[in-house]
Amino acid sequence: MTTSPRPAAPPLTERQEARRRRILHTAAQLASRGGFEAVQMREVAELAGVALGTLYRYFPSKVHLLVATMQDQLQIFQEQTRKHPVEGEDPGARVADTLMRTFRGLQREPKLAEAMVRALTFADRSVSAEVDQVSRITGQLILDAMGLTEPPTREQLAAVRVIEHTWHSALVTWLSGRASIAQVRIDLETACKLLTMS
Amino acid sequence: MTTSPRPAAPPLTERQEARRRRILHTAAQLASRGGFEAVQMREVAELAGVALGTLYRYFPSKVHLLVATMQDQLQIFQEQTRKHPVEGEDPGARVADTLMRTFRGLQREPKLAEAMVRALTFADRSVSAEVDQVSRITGQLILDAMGLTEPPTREQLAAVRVIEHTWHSALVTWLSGRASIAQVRIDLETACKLLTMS
DNA sequence: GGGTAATCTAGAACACGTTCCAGCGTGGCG
DNA sequence: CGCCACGCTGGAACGTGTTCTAGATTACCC
Repeated sequence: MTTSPRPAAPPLTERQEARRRRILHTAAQLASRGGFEAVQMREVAELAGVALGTLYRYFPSKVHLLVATMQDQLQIFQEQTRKHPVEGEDPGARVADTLMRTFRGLQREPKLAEAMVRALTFADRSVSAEVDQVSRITGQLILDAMGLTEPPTREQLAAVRVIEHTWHSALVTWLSGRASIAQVRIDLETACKLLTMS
Repeated sequence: MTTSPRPAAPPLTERQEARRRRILHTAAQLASRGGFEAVQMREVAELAGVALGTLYRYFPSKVHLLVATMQDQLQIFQEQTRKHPVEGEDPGARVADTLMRTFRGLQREPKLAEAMVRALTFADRSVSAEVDQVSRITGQLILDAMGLTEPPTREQLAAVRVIEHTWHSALVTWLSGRASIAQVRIDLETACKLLTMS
């Protein structure tokens, strides 16, 4: 385990960091315009000004690239939410509101959201570490919104998991046009009831 | 709306019905052996004894094909469950047990499950009708397990939705190796608490 | 049974994700 | 300064999902 498949990210030079950002930015831009299928590896490479091989050195697949994009976006949401937490008495309501706010953030760029979420759910085991990272950020977002003063109980953690499942699946359902935003809100609120009951 | 994109399925001849079954059977067989990526359209066509163009006439994409396979499998589970419903007093526990039984059914062919679920979550809007059908069967499975004597209340329906989200997302999480079966059970049981609380 | 429209077949062709390779540039070390 | 290791480049090449076409077969109606 000391030599894991992800060998503790050798530190990137400045130029490399810049390349990585350029690639991520390009991917997000293409995704915003045309969704998952519009993110074409050749085009990402060209617009980001790197060779195709280099793109694949940084992100070993299209799915890796888009999951990394999701990480990026989620982290931005998380920072914003930490700066401006939602108000309210009830923890369940705060969680639901926080997730709905994030949801509306994704809604602003629906094609981008589609691309990222498709990648996330299509990811196979080779991407599980990155997907897990996304899951961890989401869970933290929820825990932050709960505003706990002491470590969460076992029941609370269980509820958080179900809320996360609901969030994720509701997102997919909305993106495929099978549920309205109102319905997503209801689903999230329903799941959040688990918090006030445990 | 009278001439919808799916024009009320023109009745298939016997030969056509047989072809369809051969295709579905072949797809399931290949998926069982090697999962999503092992279901290759050329190979499905060849093994099922139809031309590639014909395969695409029956199922307009690989995702359509695998979602149809999922419909097939789910219906089989549903019939089995109706013949042998789970025992128990508590509706929530019955639902959780029923879903876990279905889960174990999928576990018996993990590669097949992977293929079907990947297709399901990767599906875009062009497959939403078929995905919706899968969702309807799953919801019915849950409602059956609840063993209602009168129509479900609004709260119960909301709970069913969250349970369905949880089921679906937990399945994805398990398939990508990020959650154990025990964890899936806990998540389902947590979600099912919503039933006994509404 | 004949005619016709729909369906099926074989196979080429195309698109895009992914892999691979040969050569160039660059940064660090003797 | 020369050299080496490594990353980057441009581009070819491959695999698989998907589309298309020309001709054979089938189903159905008179």
